[in-house]
Amino acid sequence: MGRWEPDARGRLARVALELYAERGFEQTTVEDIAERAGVTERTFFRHFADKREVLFDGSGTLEHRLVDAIASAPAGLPPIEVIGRAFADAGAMLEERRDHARRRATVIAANPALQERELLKMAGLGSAATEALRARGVPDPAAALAAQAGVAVFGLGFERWVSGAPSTSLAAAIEGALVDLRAVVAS
Amino acid sequence: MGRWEPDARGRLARVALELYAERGFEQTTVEDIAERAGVTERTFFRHFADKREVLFDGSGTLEHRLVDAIASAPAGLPPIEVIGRAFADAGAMLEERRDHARRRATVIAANPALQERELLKMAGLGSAATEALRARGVPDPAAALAAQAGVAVFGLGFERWVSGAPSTSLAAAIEGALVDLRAVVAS
DNA sequence: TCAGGTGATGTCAGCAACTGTCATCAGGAC
DNA sequence: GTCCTGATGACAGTTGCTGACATCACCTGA
Repeated sequence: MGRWEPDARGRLARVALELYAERGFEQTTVEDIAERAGVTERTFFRHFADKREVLFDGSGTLEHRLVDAIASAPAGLPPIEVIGRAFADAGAMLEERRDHARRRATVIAANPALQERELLKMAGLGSAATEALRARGVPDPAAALAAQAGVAVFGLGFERWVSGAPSTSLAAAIEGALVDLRAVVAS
Repeated sequence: MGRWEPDARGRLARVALELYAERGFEQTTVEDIAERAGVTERTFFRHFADKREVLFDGSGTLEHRLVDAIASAPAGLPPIEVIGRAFADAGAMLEERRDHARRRATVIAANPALQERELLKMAGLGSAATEALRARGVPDPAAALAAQAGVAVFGLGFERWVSGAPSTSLAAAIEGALVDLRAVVAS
């Protein structure tokens, strides 16, 4: 243990979501967050690059899991299938935290600056997926297009999952969204 | 005419792209831009919401044209076809300014903060397209998925257009990208 | 056991993005 | 000619974010 309460980072992330939900993102200053978390503003910026990033701490883990799932998918599977399964698998990370995911999504939906960051993270997910597909030998532009289709399908699946009945799984919602995409693009 | 040089807005936009290209986005202050354009910093912020927005002045027009193209597409055309044609049509706006588009794309590619904004604009294009499709009677989730497919296809087409031979048209590149997407999703 | 290294934090000064407010001034309407 | 309007200037203030240096609990090795 350090000389202060442990897990300053975790506290900052929790407090930030709390305050963004209470007063809104713009009405919350970094000083507010730091104060409630019991640290200084400077410490906030040591843990998070900026005021938005504090809501996206788990995105690295998600990306890692996505890439792993793509790499370990059965050989010979069509790229779009690989992508569908990989996003469904990575999404399993969120299954147990549906409530947290919903609160977070609500905060993000309320602010364009946060939507920007989310879009950037999703694009990052897409780039990582593209690379992982290329590593499997999938040529361009199939790799990039399949990855982007995966991002879109993940987004739709996530929306349905957080706003739907608690019983349905995110994985199932993603697979369902892929079916819908096939229908639309094929027509 | 006002009491100052006319078209302060246009001058600011041109100068900003110039400086972002010369020194980079972060190394350019709003004061730099305002000074070279012959106005004050305050005037910059009267014309553009923030330092990034100055690069996205035409996005409203593009969105408008896209929506019009969707609304006026032949009845009975499958949504994905409507979208493909509409994005190709809207893209025609850029055809004559390929060089400008390339310079702009280079600047954006060099800075994550600008990429964020571009992603937000693209997402806005997607939302507008979704709405326009719904207005034609296309149900969900087909409307949203077709629109997002359009955004992806536009992005790939644009990339190929700016980096390819000057002879190929953006519209053709977009149509080509849609063909590729079909192949990937159908497999 | 203690000297020094290490990592996380505090403190403080400072820049630049952005906003609110009020003053200024050319041109058009009446 | 007076009033109104729209665009701009001037200026003060808040906040996000960074750099530089100090502090201090803990660990490590002699």
